[in-house]
Amino acid sequence: MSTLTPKQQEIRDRETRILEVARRLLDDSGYLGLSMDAIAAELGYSRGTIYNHFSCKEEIIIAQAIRTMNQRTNMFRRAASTSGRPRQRLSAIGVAAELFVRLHPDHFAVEQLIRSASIWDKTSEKRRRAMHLAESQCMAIVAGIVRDGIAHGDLTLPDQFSPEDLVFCLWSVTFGAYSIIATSDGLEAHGVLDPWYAVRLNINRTLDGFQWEPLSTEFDYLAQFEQLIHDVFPEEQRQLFG
Amino acid sequence: MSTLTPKQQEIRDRETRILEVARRLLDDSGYLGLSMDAIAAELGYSRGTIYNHFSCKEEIIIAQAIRTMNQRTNMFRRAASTSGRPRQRLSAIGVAAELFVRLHPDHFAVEQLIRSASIWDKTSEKRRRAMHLAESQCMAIVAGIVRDGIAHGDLTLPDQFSPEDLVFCLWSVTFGAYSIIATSDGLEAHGVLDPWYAVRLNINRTLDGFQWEPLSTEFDYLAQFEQLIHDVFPEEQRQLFG
Amino acid sequence: MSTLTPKQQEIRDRETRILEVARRLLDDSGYLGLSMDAIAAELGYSRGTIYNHFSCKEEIIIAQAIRTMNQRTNMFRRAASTSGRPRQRLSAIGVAAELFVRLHPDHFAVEQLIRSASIWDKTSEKRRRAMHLAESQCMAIVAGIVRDGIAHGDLTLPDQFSPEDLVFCLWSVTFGAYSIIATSDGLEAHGVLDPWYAVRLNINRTLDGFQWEPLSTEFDYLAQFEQLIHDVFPEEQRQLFG
Amino acid sequence: MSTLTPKQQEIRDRETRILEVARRLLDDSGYLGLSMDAIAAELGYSRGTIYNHFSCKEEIIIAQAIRTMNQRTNMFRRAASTSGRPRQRLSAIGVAAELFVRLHPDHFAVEQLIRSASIWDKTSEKRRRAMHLAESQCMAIVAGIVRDGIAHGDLTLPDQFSPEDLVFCLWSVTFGAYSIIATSDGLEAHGVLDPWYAVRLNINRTLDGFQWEPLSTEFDYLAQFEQLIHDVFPEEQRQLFG
DNA sequence: CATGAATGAGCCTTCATTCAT
DNA sequence: TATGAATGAAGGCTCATTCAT
Repeated sequence: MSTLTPKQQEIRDRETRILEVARRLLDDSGYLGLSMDAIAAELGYSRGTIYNHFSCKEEIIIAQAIRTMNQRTNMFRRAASTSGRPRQRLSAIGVAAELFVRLHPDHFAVEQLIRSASIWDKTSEKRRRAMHLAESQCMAIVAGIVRDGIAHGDLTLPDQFSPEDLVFCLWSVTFGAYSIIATSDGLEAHGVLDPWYAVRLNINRTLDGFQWEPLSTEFDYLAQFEQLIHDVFPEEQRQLFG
Repeated sequence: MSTLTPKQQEIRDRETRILEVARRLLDDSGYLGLSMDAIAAELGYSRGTIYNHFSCKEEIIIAQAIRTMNQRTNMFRRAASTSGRPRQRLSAIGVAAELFVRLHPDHFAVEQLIRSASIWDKTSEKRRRAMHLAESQCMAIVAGIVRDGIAHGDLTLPDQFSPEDLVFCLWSVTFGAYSIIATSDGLEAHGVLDPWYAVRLNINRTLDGFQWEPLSTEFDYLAQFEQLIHDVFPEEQRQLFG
Repeated sequence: MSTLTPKQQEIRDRETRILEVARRLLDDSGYLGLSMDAIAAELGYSRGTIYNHFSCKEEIIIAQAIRTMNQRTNMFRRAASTSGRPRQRLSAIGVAAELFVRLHPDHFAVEQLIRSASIWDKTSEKRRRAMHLAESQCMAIVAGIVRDGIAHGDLTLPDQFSPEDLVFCLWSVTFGAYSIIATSDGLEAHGVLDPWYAVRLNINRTLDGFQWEPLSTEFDYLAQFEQLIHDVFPEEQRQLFG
Repeated sequence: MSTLTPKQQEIRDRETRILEVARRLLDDSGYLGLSMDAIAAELGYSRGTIYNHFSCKEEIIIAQAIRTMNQRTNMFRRAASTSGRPRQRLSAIGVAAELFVRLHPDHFAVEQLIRSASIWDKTSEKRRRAMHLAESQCMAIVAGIVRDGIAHGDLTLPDQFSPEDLVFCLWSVTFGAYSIIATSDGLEAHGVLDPWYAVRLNINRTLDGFQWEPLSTEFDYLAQFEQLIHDVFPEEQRQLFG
């Protein structure tokens, strides 16, 4: 049932290629560097052909964002399926999150852009739902691990504080850190030694603050961090660090 | 001596008004909604008049960002000058940070924008220095409180972790949280109960994780939070919550 | 093999039409009267269409100048291929030169314009080479005739004076005369009877001064002049004198 | 009667200064570099003040052109008042002409510009007459020398060829040569050895062609040329050759 | 379907000129 | 008279989108 005619396959392939080029252009030269012309030229297609796949520029941008979000979900899924106690698996998610923001520096700038009325309004309802779904899946994975931690008796959350609240906070610090790194040239000049290391350490102390066991005094999460990059995300590591 | 002629005063006033309008346009419709035409029309002035104040569009954007950053610094300064033990004063900074990001939802989108080469390059060196300074001042205030905590014996930082590293992490979570809130409509639908509350609680647990005394089990920072909004930032509270 | 599709032909045609309109606008109202808007409006095309042919205003101006220079070269070539002794063929070139400057009154104003840095710098290297080539070809034709004269024993040049030096002088007087005619309305009021006739006579006396045989006392170059206009440049004559 | 109040003197001085600045701007950066703003800034006056002297930009340009033309007339007058036989005095005029075009490379580009409808039409009748007069005076001086030559029996002009016709031709070659030099970078590349020398030699041969005595075989005009630069136009020589 | 020429709204910027102070 | 802020027409150019071939 899911077999595609060669023609349909070709169309789907091209769509993928369009989104990949769109992402590269966004990463390289920001939103202003993304033009239909540039996409078409890069792919060797004509402007009109692009419009046969996407009805307007905004649709491309959003489809690309969704694609990127799904990649993030995949990374999170891989991290979640590692073995170990829940907090150790959460740490693996931290690895995934860090790698993701480093691989897609402008992803959130694009997400912010998308929400601005002028773009969001041009989008189809279908696309908007797809985006919401992509977000949910990702959060559900992490929240599942938090719930595992509670179920194992490793963690007790405060009142008025859901597993999703914790996920949100962890995600916030990771994303926020990257955004600041991306926008403030010369964090070192401000006295920050190694922002990436700082965030990792900070997250561990946070989880310690929540009394999630094993505490960082009992298990060396930072050492595990390096190991996971290597073991679970070899491809991403290669892309980032050569 | 520093008295201005009425004319000069009017000019200075207009400069402020231009930046305010620029901010509103940026907030409303993003970078693409900010055009010299729109600013002029909004203010009832002609295009040329705007150019008598700012030599190009980019200068306006950056001047506006600096203005906003200085407002942040002022809020931080007010927070830092409250009484209490260092961690309590840091908590006041947290109040300032939260209020700031809520008051200026698009500020960081603008900051990200500014760093893109195409804009940054059109700016005068003077403006660039002003921006760097604005950032430094803000961070210095917070780092000062961290150092106070260390000096009081309330806090000991891990090796390889500077006061600025801590400031950076706290700032990351605050900024990141807001960015996510701004881009994900319907966090509640994802299961996040109250993101703002979650961040506050999260920060407290983080500082507990660093063993910064008094711990949140010894002092009710969340109650203090509400109090500070009311006492130190009445004006901002009014703007935000009516 | 070199056949063009109708579409391509149309495009090429339009390119020609753009340059023609550009020339008319330059003639009518000078450089300041030449605007992309005006060209588009005149042709009934949109701004964007013009930019599909020429990447900027300057390219149009230069392309137009090259086109005109090539017309000059063609006229010179036709003149050079007349029969007769070298000085008689040079006289034919004089005819061509006079007709050319009368047909293209503002050509040199445009050339002067082009050299001003602000325009020259925006041009592609390719275009610049094309222009240099167009100049060279023209001068080479005339210098060839001078060399023929020397080879025939009709002419001996002074020391330190190349065939090109002579070409340069002849060209100077022709071009200079036209420029003055164009800028001084009412030369007659100053006592100049017929500037065109004066230049022709002057050139003949100059060549007499160089002892280029047959001298103007031996051959009636001025009578030949009228004849050549009629015989070699009937089309140009029609354009100029109806 | 011609005494001016100090106030009037000041006004006249300023007008002169405005025209001088206008000329420098024209020479330096062409017509497009001449803006009311630039003039005002250069002089330290305000825009409005400039308008108290000249009703529009075009009036400045034309007034400047007239001023330059009068300088030419002065140079010609000095040349004409040297001693010697008429052709020798004409040679002195040639010196003046060459020095003038070298001192004011863009003068004729400006003159051509002025004639274009868009500028000429904005000019007062008075100004137009002043311009015509300036031209006449200059030509009259040279024509006077030609008439002297005829009166001395040194020269006989052909039929249908007035003294003014000769003046016109001589002026044409001088001006034309300079224009070409100014517009064709790399005349040497085209094979022209020394355009200035070529023109001088060319003019002598032309006058020989007219049998104006003493012929260049009888008197070394080129040697006299160098002498005259030094003796009659020391100031101009200094400006040009340092 | 693919193409790419054509469109035209819209942007940033310049600058001659005016006029209130 | 001098000033210089304000004006607004005009220009060059970009780019998403359409549509005839």
